[in-house]
Amino acid sequence: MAKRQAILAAAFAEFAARGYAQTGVDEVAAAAGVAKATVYNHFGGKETLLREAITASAEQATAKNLAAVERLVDTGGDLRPTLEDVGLRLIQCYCDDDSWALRRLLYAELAHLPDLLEIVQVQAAERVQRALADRLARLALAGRLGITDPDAAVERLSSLLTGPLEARARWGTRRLPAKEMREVAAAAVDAFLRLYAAGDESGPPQPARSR
Amino acid sequence: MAKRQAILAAAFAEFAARGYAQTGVDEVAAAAGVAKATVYNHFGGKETLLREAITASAEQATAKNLAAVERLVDTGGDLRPTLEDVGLRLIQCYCDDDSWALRRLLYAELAHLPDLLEIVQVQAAERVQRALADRLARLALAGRLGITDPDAAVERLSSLLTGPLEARARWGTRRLPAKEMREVAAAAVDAFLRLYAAGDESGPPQPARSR
DNA sequence: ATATTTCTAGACTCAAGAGTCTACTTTTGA
DNA sequence: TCAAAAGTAGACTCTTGAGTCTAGAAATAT
Repeated sequence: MAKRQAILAAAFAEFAARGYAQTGVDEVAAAAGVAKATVYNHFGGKETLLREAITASAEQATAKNLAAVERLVDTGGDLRPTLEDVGLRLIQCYCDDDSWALRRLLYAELAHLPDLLEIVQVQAAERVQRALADRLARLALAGRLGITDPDAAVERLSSLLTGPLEARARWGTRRLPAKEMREVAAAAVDAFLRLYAAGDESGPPQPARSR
Repeated sequence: MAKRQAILAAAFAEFAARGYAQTGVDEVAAAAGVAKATVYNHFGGKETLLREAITASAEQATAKNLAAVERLVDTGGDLRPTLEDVGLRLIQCYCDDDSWALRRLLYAELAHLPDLLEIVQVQAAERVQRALADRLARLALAGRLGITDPDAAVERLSSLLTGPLEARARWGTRRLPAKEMREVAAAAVDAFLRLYAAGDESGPPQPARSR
């Protein structure tokens, strides 16, 4: 039923805007254009509502991220523009309002809903990381990148892409201009390509040494 | 008065453990070994209590971070071990239980307390970034690093250091083993040194190009 | 059409928790 | 030593909001 979707969407929006504890079920129902009893019919309680709203939102976010990663294909030409395009798209996903809201809710409610971490960590974050690692591995195998450990490379690339965003976007309270996103993507890809240039056998970053 | 400190410490601990909305002033008072009225005498209300608890915690965290940055001095020998030491200390700060709790509370309550962002962003994060940029600038001037834009270099170094931590520490629900912290520090410093090797004039990462 | 399910509006119960007040005790300081 | 200030226990008020219930109005199926 469409009501269910409306309730989930409204719940996510309201919880994101004012916080879980500060939002009444009445308000969610009103925002969804639905009676309070209907919410209870569908979800049984406020906590389940939050759980399902977060799960649904995480799935949407994951889908967008995976779509971005999918564009990382070897066109035969220079890798840089392709990587910048994918990087920019991943940054856009990360900076999406819903995405910030999702992270806020997750951080906030991690204490009472530890099982949500499982869902988001394994079903969302790790899946995207794996997909990206797969793509990088293919490029490495084709001799386009000097990568020996794709997982380490993904960790580096992700860090360079998303690391600057928290401060620049002021933890989601400031909307990043498109130009700034492009700069961050370009800078990250530039660093990444320096680190993993094709045929760079000067010592592809293993965990340095164990000493 | 020592009571004030006890209340602040208890408030931070309780809020961090169960969340702001889920924690009663009664509980904070009990945890601090103090009567509820005393809490109201000192802070006037629950919201002020949260505000001051977060501010105090942020100050402590900042002090620790600055102490770590202070160790970044030119000993004349190889830079790598010094950077790894500082990097590891910064990672330890980031992974501190209080530090995770602080980020959780901030994320969670950003919506109602937007002024807190100012405090934490400007007084804490930016101060540490600036201090680190200063140190890197000195090393660059001494010819030990090939840095032209210290702010960009700090952004890179911070990203490489802390980027991997969210996933690895499962958003603060998993305690990172010391060995893993050392690995992350070593990997980050290794990448950083590749990007900013002394005398590397092959094109110190400007924002790539604007096109 | 008509029977069954779902939805609606809104009144209602009940528990939790913020903040106040009072009467009493301890600490502090001159 | 003794008065002012600060702290304590705990009862008390009052608001808010979760969850329930009822009677009636759509929607859906047979």
